[in-house]
Order: sequence, then structure tokens, then C-alpha cells
Amino acid sequence: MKQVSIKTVAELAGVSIATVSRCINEPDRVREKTRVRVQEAILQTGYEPNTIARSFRRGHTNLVMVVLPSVGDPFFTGVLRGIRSVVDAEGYSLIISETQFNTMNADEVGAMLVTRQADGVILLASIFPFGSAVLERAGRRAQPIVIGCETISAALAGFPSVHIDNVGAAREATAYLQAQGHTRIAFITAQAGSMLTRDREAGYRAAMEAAGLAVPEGWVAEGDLSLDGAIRATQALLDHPERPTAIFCGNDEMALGALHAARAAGLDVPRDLSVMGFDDIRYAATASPPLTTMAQPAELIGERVARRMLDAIEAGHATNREAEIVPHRLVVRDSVGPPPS
Amino acid sequence: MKQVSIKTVAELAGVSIATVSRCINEPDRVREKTRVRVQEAILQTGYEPNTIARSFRRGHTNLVMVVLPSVGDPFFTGVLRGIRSVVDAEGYSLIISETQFNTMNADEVGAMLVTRQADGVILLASIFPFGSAVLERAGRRAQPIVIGCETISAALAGFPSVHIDNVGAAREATAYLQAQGHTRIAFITAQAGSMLTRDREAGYRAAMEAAGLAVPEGWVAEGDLSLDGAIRATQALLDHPERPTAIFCGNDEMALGALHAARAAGLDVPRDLSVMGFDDIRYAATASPPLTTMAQPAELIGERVARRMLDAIEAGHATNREAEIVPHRLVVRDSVGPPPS
DNA sequence: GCCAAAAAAGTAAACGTTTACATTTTGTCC
DNA sequence: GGACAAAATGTAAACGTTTACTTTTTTGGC
Repeated sequence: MKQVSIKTVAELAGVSIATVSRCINEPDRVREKTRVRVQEAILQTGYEPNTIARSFRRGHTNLVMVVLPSVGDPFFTGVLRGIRSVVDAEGYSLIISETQFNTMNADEVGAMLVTRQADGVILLASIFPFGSAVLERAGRRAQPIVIGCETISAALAGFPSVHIDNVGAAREATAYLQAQGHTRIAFITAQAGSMLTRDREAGYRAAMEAAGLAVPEGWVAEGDLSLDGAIRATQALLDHPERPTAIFCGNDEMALGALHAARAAGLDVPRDLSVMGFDDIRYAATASPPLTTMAQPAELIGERVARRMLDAIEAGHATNREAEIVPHRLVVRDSVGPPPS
Repeated sequence: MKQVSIKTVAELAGVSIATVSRCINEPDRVREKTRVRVQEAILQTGYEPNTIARSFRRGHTNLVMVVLPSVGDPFFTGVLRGIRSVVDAEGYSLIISETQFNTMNADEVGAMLVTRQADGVILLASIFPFGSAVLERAGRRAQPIVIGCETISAALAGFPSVHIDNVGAAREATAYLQAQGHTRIAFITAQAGSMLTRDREAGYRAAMEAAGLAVPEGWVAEGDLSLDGAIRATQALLDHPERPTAIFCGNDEMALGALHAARAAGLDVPRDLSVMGFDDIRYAATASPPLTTMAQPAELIGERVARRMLDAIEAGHATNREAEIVPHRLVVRDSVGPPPS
């Protein structure tokens, strides 16, 4: 069956295809009488403009690509919600690519851009190697990349970015644990090599050093960013010869795992062990016990990132390449208490 | 700066554009010597094929649209992972549209298809009104819709679908609660009008009726599919003059909320109250207490749905319009026990 | 009713690819 | 080395829009 194109409509309405196109895109420029005739023809034929042809002609797709570790991570879900709220309003759709916490090949991202599949790319996950290919190409085309993750942006001065001060926030979280009396504080990080919790680990270490506290070998455990990984990491920590009295987790998902592992080991949180999270995902408040955590404004980050992306697309290049720092906030609930005496 | 097109490459390599195109798409059909010359020209110019032009010419986008309530719902995250695993391998990308648990306007879905923005649509959320427009148009174009949710497919005989037997599964879950000795079993459903838990509610009611048990007014509470909604619903249930001894939740997210509400009310689960979930999301096993739930094979559903979508795209029409039923499975953990005496 | 200006509509090219068909080159066999 | 088939390459059209430019029609003032 043949596609009904603008030509079909034009013939039925007895006008030229240009007029039909104008009826759709700038109705003010055509006479009322013709307009209704064309409208009728459109209805009658069931015509819908062919998006591909339109994109082709216009040179853009109205598609924004988002690269993130996983849509299932509640933190990224929040960021995504923010992104969606702004791009939706402007008629853009989202192509979502998940790295599953691996490092995405930069060439894939570059290809996406250079290949014009998307009008821009929002990077919430680390890609590798950063540098030459992507930068050069994206630059040459003036196609926008906006970043929503500090550790990436650090490596990439010159790209617009939106994020919290991860180092500072982690330092504050650690300091809060110290203020409760803890001196034996462990940290659960992502797998080695991942950049996702790198700054948080740095903040943790800085706070420990500032307080003159040691971080023995083994106190920084790899939790894989997952529930299961964190359960294993917590078990290892509880078996450590110098068992910590508090565990600071690189994200809330892992904190949920730590809570479970502690419970499974017969420990009461926070009486026997304190657990601190990071992100403030929606499950944090209803965890048992409710999780004390460092909140990131996920949705706000998403909104800002998307706004800047759209501005850049509009302008044809990134107008503002600065890093924008959004506020973090300590949320005190019940998973942190004084250390056992 | 002008876009590097196939023409640029052709000129540099001293061949026609057709040859360049062939080098890319059917390299066997060009002589070794020419091929390397063209390859060099491609490298030298940094040429990448323009995806839009290619899609335009080929008539498809290699994009599949997925319409779902929310990517943040762990059940749908699982389905999505399954979908992605199969479409990735075939070079398709995913456009994801979230309805946020509202009913999506069918016209939007129809437009997406008819407009050729995507090669097919996978429907995991209800859209409304189902019928005329979408059906007719999708049918006319032979553009594929595949459904991964029974309550939609029920309304839509004739579209391929993959799902569990929701009614049966809910009946079994309810029967399991009855087998533990419960007679006062409540149900937390989605908001009124939502189709998402409709069949599960039907299964619950059927099991109650089969056992000759009453379902007093107010025992089917609206939980909104969210943590907060379920917390409110649970509170209402606990205040009910005929307080139930077990609560069966339409999905695990709500069961997590119920667990929290019970704890907040000073109740011990399962000693004072039993809670049964549905889906077996990844947080179910680490909840406190670990959640007894009816598992759906989320990832499998995703894989099957995607496979059928791709087959349909390939064939140009849905080859197999049957509903495919995948198995459910009761997962017994610790949130259900005998009723308090 | 005529004229100029403004508004409306039409014509045709262009976007970058792929591909049917035509042409040229290569290889093989005698 | 000539004839012929097969392989390689080239030519040009087509996909459905949008839009710069041109032509036609309408409007309004006299």
C-alpha cells in the first residue's frame, strides 16, 4: 500500500505541495478558504507528515540521546524525570542508552552525534577514552554534549555540566559520622576503575585524613553499585579484623544492601552499626530503618542539564560551558547513631 | 562548516558515490583496490554516513518505541533490560516514553507509528481510547505493535502479546494466604480506572469468592502503585473496623510501602500482619522482612516481546498475533505467616 | 475599472542516501 | 588476441519534505 504523502493531499485539494506544507507549518500564510480545503483533504486521506523526510530536510531529528548507567537506578530515574519534563515540553523525544555500569565506548557516543542520529547527547555515565575522537568531532559539528556527572566533567573541562560538589558532600557526610562519635568508618565504593563514586571516595578519605583517622587496608570495599555487591562488601567489612562502627556507602542502593547484610548478621542498625547512604532515592525513606543519606536534587539536575542541552541545540553550539553546581543536603533519618560503647 | 557527505569521499577517492555507498553496505561487490582507496578517503575526511538520510532512503529508522508507565518501576526496568538485550544485538535503539501511570493518549502512539518516527511500538502501559484510530492506522501501514501487559491485550485481541496469567497468578497468591489460615485478606490496587492491576484484583476476588470469604467494603484500597500511596492505603486498612490479617498488594512497590506502614504502626510482619507482593522486583529479597511475592519473569517478557517486535518489523507485519503466556512463580520469603490468634 | 502593492500560491531545487539499470573493465577460454 | 561472460563501476532517479524564488491573485485607493 502506497504511503499517503503530501502530494496525495495536494492533488485531492487541488493545490501545490508547497501550499500543503505551508498549511501545516505556517498556517497564517495561507488563505482561510484554501486552508480548510487542505485540512479536509488531510483528514480524508489520513495524511501524517513523514517524520523521517522532515528530519532529513530540516537537518535535525528532535531526538536527544541520554547515556546513563541504568534507568533502573532510582537516582538516574529522578534525573531522567527532570530531563523528560523539559524536553517533552519542547517536542523532543529521548533515546536512552544504558551502559549497565560499564564504561561506554566513546566512539559509540561520537558516532551517534556525528551520524546525526540525535541532536545532542546528555552524558550521565562515564565513557572512555575521553578525548580525541568525541571531542574533536562534536566540536567540529558544534553538536552539543552536556554532562551531569562530576567525575566525567572533571576530565572534560570545556563541556557544560551540572552536578553537586561530590567531594564536599562526601566530606560532610563523613564528618557527620565523625560528629556522632565514629572513628572507625568504612566506605563502600563502586567497582575499581569506575568513576561514579571516585569523588565521593576522595571526599571520604579527605575527611578521614582531616580528622586524623586511619583508613586501614580493606576499609574501602567494592560494592559494585548493586544490592548484592554491597551485601558481599558489608559481610567482608563485618569480618574485618578492625570492624568499622559505621559504613558510608557510595550510593543508596548499596546502603540498602548494607542494611540487609547487617540485619542478616544479626546486627541492629543503628545500635550496633551505622549506615550512611548517598543520593536519597525514594526507597531511602521507607527502608528499615529509614536511611540517613546525602541527598542530591536528582530532578533538578535533570532539568538543568536538559535546559542547557536545548539551549545549545537552539544556538547551534554550547553557549555556556561552565560547570553548574547544585546544592546537596544531609537528610538525617534513623540509620546513623553513636557507635556502640 | 559543510557536512562531509558521501560525495566528498567519492571525489577524494576518485570514484562515484555509488561505489562509496557499496563499499559501506556491500563491500564484497567492490574490488579490493578500490575499496582500500575509498576506505582511506573515508578515514581522511572523517566521513560518517548521515543516519537521517539513510533512514529516509531506506524507509525505516531502526528505532523502536517503548511506552511504559515509568522506567523507574523495577518491574519495568527488568522488562526493559530484556527488550534491550535483544534489540541491541540487531542494531536498534529505543525511544522511551513514560506515561507516569496515566493513560496515554492513543493518538500520540498512533502518530508515532504513522509518522514513521519509529519502526514499531511496544506497549507496556495502557493507552486510551483503544480502538479506531490506532488500530486502523497501524493496520493500514502494517506497522507493528506488540503488547506486554495482559489487561491491554485483553482489550485488543489481534495484537501480539506476551504476559503472565495475571488472574490465575493473583488467585494462587490469594489461595496461598488462605492456606496459611488467613480469611481476612485485603487487596491494594492501583488508582481506580487503571488497568494495570485490574486482572490481579479480579483474581483476588475470584479466590475469595471460591473460598466463600467476604470482601467487605473498603478492603480493596487504592494504592496508586506508589510507595506513598500504599502507605496511605495500608493505614486506612489498619484503621478499618474489620482489620485484615493479610494484605495482598498489586505490586511489590506497594508491598514495600505496606511493610513500612505496618512497621510505623508498631506491627511486626509477619507476626501481626502478613504482606504479599507481586512482581518480585530486586528490592523484594532485601526488604525487611524479605517479601513473599508472586514473581513475573520480567526480563523474559522483555526478550519475547522484543523478539516478536523484530520479527514483525522484518516481515513487514505481525506474523503471529497470539497471546503468549509466560510462567509466574510464587516466591516464599518471610513476609507471610499464619494470622495472629 | 485601473494600478500598484501585498498576499497567496506555484515551481523547482535541494537535502544525502540507495539502487535499478547502463556502461565499462576484467578475466577466461579458445 | 578476440569474443564473450562476469565483475566492477558509473549514471541518474527516487524517497517526502521545506523553501528561495517566481508567478498569479487579491486588495484597496483613486
